[in-house]
Parts: sequence; structure tokens; C-alpha cells
Amino acid sequence: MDRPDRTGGGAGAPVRGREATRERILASAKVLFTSEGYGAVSSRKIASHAGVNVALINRYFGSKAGLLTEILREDGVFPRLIEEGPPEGLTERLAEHSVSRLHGEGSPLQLSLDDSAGDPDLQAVYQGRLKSALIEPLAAYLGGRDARVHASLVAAVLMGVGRVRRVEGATALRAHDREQLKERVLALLELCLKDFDPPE
Amino acid sequence: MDRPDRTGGGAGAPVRGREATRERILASAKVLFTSEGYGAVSSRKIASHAGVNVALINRYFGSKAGLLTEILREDGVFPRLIEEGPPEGLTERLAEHSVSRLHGEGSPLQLSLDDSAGDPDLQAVYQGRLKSALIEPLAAYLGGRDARVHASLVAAVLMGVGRVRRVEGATALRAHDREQLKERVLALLELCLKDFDPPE
DNA sequence: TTTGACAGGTCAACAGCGTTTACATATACC
DNA sequence: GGTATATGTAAACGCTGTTGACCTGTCAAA
Repeated sequence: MDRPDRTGGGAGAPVRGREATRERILASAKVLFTSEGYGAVSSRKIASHAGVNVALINRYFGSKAGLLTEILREDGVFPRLIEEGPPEGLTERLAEHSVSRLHGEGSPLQLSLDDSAGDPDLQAVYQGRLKSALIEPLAAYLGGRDARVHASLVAAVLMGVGRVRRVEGATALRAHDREQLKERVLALLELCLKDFDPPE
Repeated sequence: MDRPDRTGGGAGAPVRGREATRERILASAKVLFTSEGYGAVSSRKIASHAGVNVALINRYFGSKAGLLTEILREDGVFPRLIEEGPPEGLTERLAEHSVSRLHGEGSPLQLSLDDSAGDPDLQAVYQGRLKSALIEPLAAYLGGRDARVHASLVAAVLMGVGRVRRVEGATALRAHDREQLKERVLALLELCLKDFDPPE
């Protein structure tokens, strides 16, 4: 038998062991990040909630940011949107996604992290993900000479809407007719994708 | 004489007094923020550079974020763009501004703060400024029923481009033909401003 | 059964942060 | 001259993420 449960499964005592501990930390971090935001939750708070020593966070995830990265890694939204339906409906899915986030839809964790998006750690992690999870797959999907420019512009519009939401609550945008707004965002996205130098 | 120089102007000893100290702190903060970014510069570092006690930062500016706010207050870019020329050229000025920032033009302080834009303090201050320095004046300028929606969308595009620049270096965007890019951004901005429910 | 190795967990400390409080000093006014 | 009031100082507070030394329980080989 290779690695039986060290604790013998006895109830009462917390489950020990590498995987169990990692999972406990991850679970607690998700719960706390969701309810309080990233910046407001300290390492010690996570450890305490997980019933685990603070040092173990760094042992298993390298740092608090590493823990966050691990949590976000399982949560790739944009690639899913890209592959999720027919190519010709992509811009509409992106627009719908954008507007729905604007209206506060999405997983509680996502929404909460949106609110903490100002944090340097989160920003750094997001930076990596924006590139690897949106711009690059989108450019690859688009193909063509200016694929990366188009993809970057799309990213700009999507990020911009998200940012305005966080920054000013986007009260005006949310108060506006949702369908009209979606149409407008859709038009913006398609304008982003239009070829340069139209053949004339 | 109301408030002669308390120090008698003697050389050697650092100049004391409310205004002098405030200015010294402001000047040092600008220098350091410019060369190292906001997050990388601690209160103690600023104070040390200014030859001033740490506590005076909080005394005169309330907090480190307050100091930043004061620095940014004198630096209202968007309102200037709005009033700076004829209304019909506004979108073009905004587009030009956006693209030039993309190419790393602008005051060193602005560029540096752009890079630190992830910091929660800076984010908070920017949030206030985005509203008061772009969305609100722009909405007021535009007038009309959906003015705030249009202004928010414009803000979204501008912020989005800025964000993509920070997030992925916008290598693709920068490599692209500048004039073409400006035209594209201009088109996006004008699409943002187009009336909803076009009369048909 | 004894011994050694080692993964897993604990604890206390580190250096840094922004901020606050109590105190000292220098200036201005009566 | 004496006193109120700006201004500046020093030291601490509580917090953060992180680290290194140490303990402990389990397993494998001798």
C-alpha cells in the first residue's frame, strides 16, 4: 500500500497530508476571497479559516499570489467563450458576456475578484491571463496578418467596459436598456475586427 | 509683514515652514513616483528624500494616497482635451491622445503612474478622477438624454486601450501603423457617441 | 526492533508597511 | 517676558507577507 491515510481516518483530528491540506487552503481561500475580496483577506486569515498553519500557504503555493493564481487557473472564461459555439457567433458571445458581467452576473468569486481588481497581485495575475486567455487564443483563432491587433482591440473594449464598471459603478450603463447596450458593444467589437485597409 | 521666512533665510539648515515642507514633500514624491512607481515608494522613502519626518506626510496630506491625490489634482488631462479645441474635433483629440499614450508619450510622471495603475490607492484615486475628469465633463458637454451612457462608453474605450497597453505592453498595437490605429480608435469613439434608436 | 530518513507541520521571528500618539521646539503675539 | 500655537521629532502600534529553525509522526531498511 502506497501511502495509506496517515491519520487512520479518525474523526475529530483535522485531516493531514499534502493533498488534503492543499485542498483545505484552496477551499478556504475561495470562500474568503468571495465574501471579502482579495486584498482584505490576509494569509493568516486564510490559514486560520482552513485550520492550518500560515507557513503552509507559502510552502504549497509559494506565496499568496501563487495561491490566487492557482485559483484562477481553473477558471478560464474567455477561452471557453471562444470554443463554446460557432465562430460567427463569437462577437455576440463576447458582447453578451461583457454586458452580463456589467449587470453583476457571473460566479460570486469572479464578481468579488472584479471588485478587488485594483490589487497589484491580482493585476499581475490578470495581466498574464489576459494575454494567455484572451488575446493569444483570439489572435490564433482569427488568423491573418493583423490578428494580434484585432485581438488587442477587442481586449481593449472588453477590459474597458469592465473597468468602467468597477471604476464608476457604471450606473449609467446599467440603467440603460440592456439589449441596446449589447448591440452597441457588439458593434464596437465588430468594428475592432474589421480589416484595415479595406480593398477599394 | 505677515509671515516672514521663519528661518531667516540662513543657508545650510533645511527650510522649514508649512508651505516649504509641503512643497518639498510634493517635489520628492513626484521625482520618486516618476522613477520608481507609486507602489515601490514608501512613505519613509519620500520623507527621507525630502529631508523631512515621515509623520509630516500624514500631517499635511492625510495619507500617502492623499499625497498622490494632490499630485494628480494639478494634472487634469481629459478636461483640458475637452476644452482645448472646437467641439467637433473632440473625438479626434481623444483618439490622438489615446494613441500617443500608447506610444509612450506623455509626462514621465503620467507614464510611470500608468505602470503603477494596479495599486489600490492609485486605482481609488483614478476612479474618482475618471468620473470627475472625464465622464462627467464629457457628459455635460454632450448633453442629451443618453449623455452619460455615451460618455461611459467613450471612457470604456479609452481606459481599455490604456489597460491593454499596461497589461500586455500592447506590442501588437504599437507595431501597427499609427495613423491607421488612430483612425480605428476614432471610429470606435464615434460609434460610442452615435445616438441610440436612430430615427428610421 | 532499532535506526535513519524525510515529508509534513509548527513556531517565532524578520523586515517592511502606513499610521498615530506623545513629546520637544521654535515662532508669534499679548 | 510669558504664553499660546504652529511646526517638527521620535518611537511605537498593529498589520502585512515571508522565512528559517525546529519538532513530529510515519515509513523503509538493517
